[in-house]
Amino acid sequence: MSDAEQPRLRAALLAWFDRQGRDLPWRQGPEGRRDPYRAWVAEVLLQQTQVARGLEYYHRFLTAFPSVQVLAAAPLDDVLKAWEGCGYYARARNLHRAAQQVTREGLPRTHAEWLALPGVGPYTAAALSSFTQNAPHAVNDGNVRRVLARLHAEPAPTPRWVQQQADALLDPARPGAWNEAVMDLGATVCTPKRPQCGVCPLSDWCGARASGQPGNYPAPKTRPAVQTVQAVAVLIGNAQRAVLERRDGALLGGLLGLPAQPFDPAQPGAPAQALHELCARLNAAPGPLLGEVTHTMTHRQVTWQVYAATGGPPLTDVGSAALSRLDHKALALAGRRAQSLFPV
DNA sequence: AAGCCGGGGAA
DNA sequence: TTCCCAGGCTT
Repeated sequence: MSDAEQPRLRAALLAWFDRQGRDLPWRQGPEGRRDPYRAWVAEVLLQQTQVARGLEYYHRFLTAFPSVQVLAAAPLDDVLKAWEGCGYYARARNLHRAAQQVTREGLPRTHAEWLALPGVGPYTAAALSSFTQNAPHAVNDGNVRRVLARLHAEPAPTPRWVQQQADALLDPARPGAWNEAVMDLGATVCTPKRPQCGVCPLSDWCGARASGQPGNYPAPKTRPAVQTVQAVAVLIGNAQRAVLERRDGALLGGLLGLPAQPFDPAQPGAPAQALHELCARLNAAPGPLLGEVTHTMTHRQVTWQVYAATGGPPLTDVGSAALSRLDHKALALAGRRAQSLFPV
């Protein structure tokens, strides 16, 4: 759009936002002066997580950790338990570590100070500095990317392009409200499929709408194929108390889970050998096959053959441990009759 | 720049 | 099924 149109476009979106914007619990308080801790928790929870789901965890998390001091003093296991089921658990680990940093150095006062915290990247730093201090930093998230790609009929927006467009369009008079307005528009009107152009305050300026195929912008991202992974896991104990191990590394790192050992499905006898190696490591005795569980994540599909076993390390209370969905599925096999290898 | 990291909702 | 979600970190 022309520069002369920019004030009208901004006014149209902000008027829509003031009337139709979402009423969300982390938006309490004066515009641009939100409570930093609550806004921070919300932004981290909402990274790659839909608002409807973030709401549930926001209440759960703030009940458990009402202040940054309480969060910093809590054991990491308690933080992960509150995060259980929400995914991307590095967010919880980073938030906990950042809370301890904040109790020493104080809450961030600038965009750069937010950016210095672990788990706070370009999006979150722009969001928090604009929401808590009305700092003129434009957010760049999935909603912003889609809204701007459509406004300019750009089928393949690069991150750099999106940021430049967002910076140029940001309303310097109300940075926090502007950022929320663009995201609300993307989440409720300018949706990925079947955008509701009939009620969009920006439709007069929208190149994608003018094209007649607004849903074509931006083009879908190409995603890597889902990798399949197979492993044997052992269930020692029952659904209430079982042998659990701490997972390390990137995948589900920090969570507890059943001892497991991957194997190559192309190799004959690999499952039996994996079970043998796993039990030898645990000093446990293998029992019957309890069943098979499959769990699909964004980038991989994991299948476990779950065996009962006896012996091994001490049992852990399952209820107070943070586990992945996969481990909960495997634990649900406890108490069931061993599955026959030769079903009738 | 490209991979990796969870789990679930919408169409 | 496919695509996406108030992204960040690592390589």
